[in-house]
Amino acid sequence: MPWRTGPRDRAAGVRPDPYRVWLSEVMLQQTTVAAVKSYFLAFTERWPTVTALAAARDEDVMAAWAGLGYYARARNLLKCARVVAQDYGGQFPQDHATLLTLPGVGRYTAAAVSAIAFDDPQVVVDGNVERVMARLHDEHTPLPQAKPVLTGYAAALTPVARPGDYAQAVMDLGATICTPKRPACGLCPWRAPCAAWAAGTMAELPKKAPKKRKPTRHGIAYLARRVDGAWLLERRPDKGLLGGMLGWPGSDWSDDPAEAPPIRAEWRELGEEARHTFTHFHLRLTVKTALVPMERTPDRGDFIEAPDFSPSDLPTVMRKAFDLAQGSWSKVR
DNA sequence: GACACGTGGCT
DNA sequence: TAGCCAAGTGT
Repeated sequence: MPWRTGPRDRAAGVRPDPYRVWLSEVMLQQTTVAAVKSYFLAFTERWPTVTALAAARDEDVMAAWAGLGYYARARNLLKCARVVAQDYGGQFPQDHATLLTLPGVGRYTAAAVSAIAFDDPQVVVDGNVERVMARLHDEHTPLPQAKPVLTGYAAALTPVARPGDYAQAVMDLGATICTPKRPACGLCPWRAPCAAWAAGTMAELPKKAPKKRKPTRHGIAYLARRVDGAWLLERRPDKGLLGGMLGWPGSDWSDDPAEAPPIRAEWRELGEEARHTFTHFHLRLTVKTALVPMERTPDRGDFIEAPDFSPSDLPTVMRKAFDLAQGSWSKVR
């Protein structure tokens, strides 16, 4: 993984760069390694230091984060970079309690940065560690109730020597061997002391509270293209779903959304809805398209010149609407 | 403690 | 296809 340093680096006395550790940990929050890799490389290439990131324009960072999800992370990432640049002289604070005060840095990330970047033996507990501890101790109390107990188990194992390597090793164990389904116990270095292995309960741990089912909401997205090729887009407010991201103007998302065209035009409805699932609801998005003349002024949103817009700047749900419209327009042609 | 907050891959 | 799941944080 591009954010890891190797044994040769450390033998030469090289410590991991706190900026890269922090950036990777924020990207990895609730997100898979496979999804993070290309984003991490793009960010570090474009903004090699926290000072460089702090100087970036908001819209550039949001566009670079587009597709990775949980966009509050990107807003907090920028806030945090600016705090580090302005209040800490561009150097990440090494103190765990101070790290915890930074925007977007919670218990997990503060502990991970402390251990990995600063060799400070803080207790790193993520979903992997919870699963490994639940199995190691055959803990049947469901999450999130079991969290304090599992954290206690993790604390008892955290070593003073090489806490960063230890934390990453346990997370790697959880990610590759002690997996949620069908754990590879035959390969596990901790099989002998594992209480769940002894009891045969490893596949059913950790227990979790049952999930609530997701309701389905509906919405309308309006994709207007000006005759010169410019696109009508809108910056979403910082708070709430997809906060700070670019999107197509649209209706609210509800049981029965009202029409909300952002500009006077002959709107054509596509035959297919864009479907997307968020954390807590399913969305079926009706897509309407229109071609509008040069002189007409939108009620909402702004026209962005074609060369200044890339669909990769959009959150995935908005890109799905775009993709559907592309298909329909090419069919007409 | 409960809930809001994305996305893509896997089963 | 639909549900589950991933290196969480903020409110």
